[in-house]
Amino acid sequence: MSAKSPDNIPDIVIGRLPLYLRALTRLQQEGKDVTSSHELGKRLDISSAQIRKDLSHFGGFGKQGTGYQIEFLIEKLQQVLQVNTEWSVAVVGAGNLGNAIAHYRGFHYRGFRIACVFDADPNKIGKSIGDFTVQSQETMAEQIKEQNIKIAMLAVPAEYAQEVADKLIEAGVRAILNYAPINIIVPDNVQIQYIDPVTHLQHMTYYLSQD
Amino acid sequence: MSAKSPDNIPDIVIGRLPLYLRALTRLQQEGKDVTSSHELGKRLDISSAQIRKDLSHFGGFGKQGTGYQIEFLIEKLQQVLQVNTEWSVAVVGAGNLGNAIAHYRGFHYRGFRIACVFDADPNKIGKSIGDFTVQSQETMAEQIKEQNIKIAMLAVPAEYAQEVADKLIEAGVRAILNYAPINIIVPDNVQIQYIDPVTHLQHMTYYLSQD
DNA sequence: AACTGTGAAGTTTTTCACAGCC
DNA sequence: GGCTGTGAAAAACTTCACAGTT
Repeated sequence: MSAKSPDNIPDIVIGRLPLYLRALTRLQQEGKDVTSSHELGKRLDISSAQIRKDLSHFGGFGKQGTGYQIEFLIEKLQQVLQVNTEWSVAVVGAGNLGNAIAHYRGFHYRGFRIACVFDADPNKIGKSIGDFTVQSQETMAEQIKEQNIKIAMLAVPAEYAQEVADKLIEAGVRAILNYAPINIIVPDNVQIQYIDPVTHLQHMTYYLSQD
Repeated sequence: MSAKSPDNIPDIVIGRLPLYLRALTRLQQEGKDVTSSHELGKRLDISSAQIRKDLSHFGGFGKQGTGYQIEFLIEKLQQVLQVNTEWSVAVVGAGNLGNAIAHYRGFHYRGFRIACVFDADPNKIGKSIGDFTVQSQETMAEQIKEQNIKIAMLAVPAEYAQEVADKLIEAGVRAILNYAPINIIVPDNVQIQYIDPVTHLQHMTYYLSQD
């Protein structure tokens, strides 16, 4: 699915780094300075060996006998993931979901900043959503090029997701987080990830015993 | 040989079934009656061999030379995932996110029904969100027991996620979809899944070239 | 004593390739 | 021709276990 990393680091490893980063930030907020693969693993329900192995792909970040300096490791992971600077993100779709995304305060300290919100519905254009004014999808390509936006969050109805994605990619977007419950097809040089709560719920119901 | 015992089927296989189900439903909406592992795989960017292997865990659902009857396969997957009947789901947290979840129309046809919405904030209790009236977290345990709710979606601030999860589990919830960007610890007999858009974004930025 | 980093071993997951069927 | 289902092979991933460092 995802393109191979330049250094042949498995994609599955890359996928865990954000979890490590999240847990480390939490540990830091709790006032800790140092942690270990064991402590992190316990929090994340991941084996300590796995964490050490994953981190070792990027260099020796820890100290034998001591563990990992949390601040240092956070910095390193941010560098690896390229979230040490802030990415501008476009939100497409100003319904209930787009609204929730645009209001969410959790992007900033993790490397992202909502830059603009678009919708196709003339009734929504010009309305305010949080700090943003909803803009027409007709000005979308222009805006994305001008602001050099590489990332978009897609919160439009499933039937429009593919065509809107095509437009975004044409305008220069290289990573799409798709909230519509539909698979979309993108070129190899474009990243795509999905968020669909129902797939998670259905995964869990497999293991539930009916009453 | 009919369906095998569910116990030794890899979790990673179970995780793909909802994706197959979603794509099949889409194909059906497009008017198709029959599909093949190849067609499905193309849509999902999964190899056809993988799809055949996954489905074969549950019995022979296809016909050689022909492919899979879409309607039949949907029915079978719904049975396997136990989403052929409707599960009641509690939403906890009535902020922007809880609001978007409560308004979302996409649960019904996929096996779920929002049954109630809770919040701890006295200012929100009694307010309407879509078809629901926000209820106090003090009546939550009671409601969950009464309505025999087994699934909850957690959309509260990270610092409350663990304690609210504990309460839910105590009241009988056995599956939690956690939207708070924090790992929570649950007993072995409770399912937990996470939705955190930032982890997906950070995963993708690894592969982006900075300009 | 506590911990990392890492080859080697072990396990899981994916792909291959083809018999059998439509 | 096209397709599934499946053992066998290959690849990917995780865990083990311990040398080496603080």
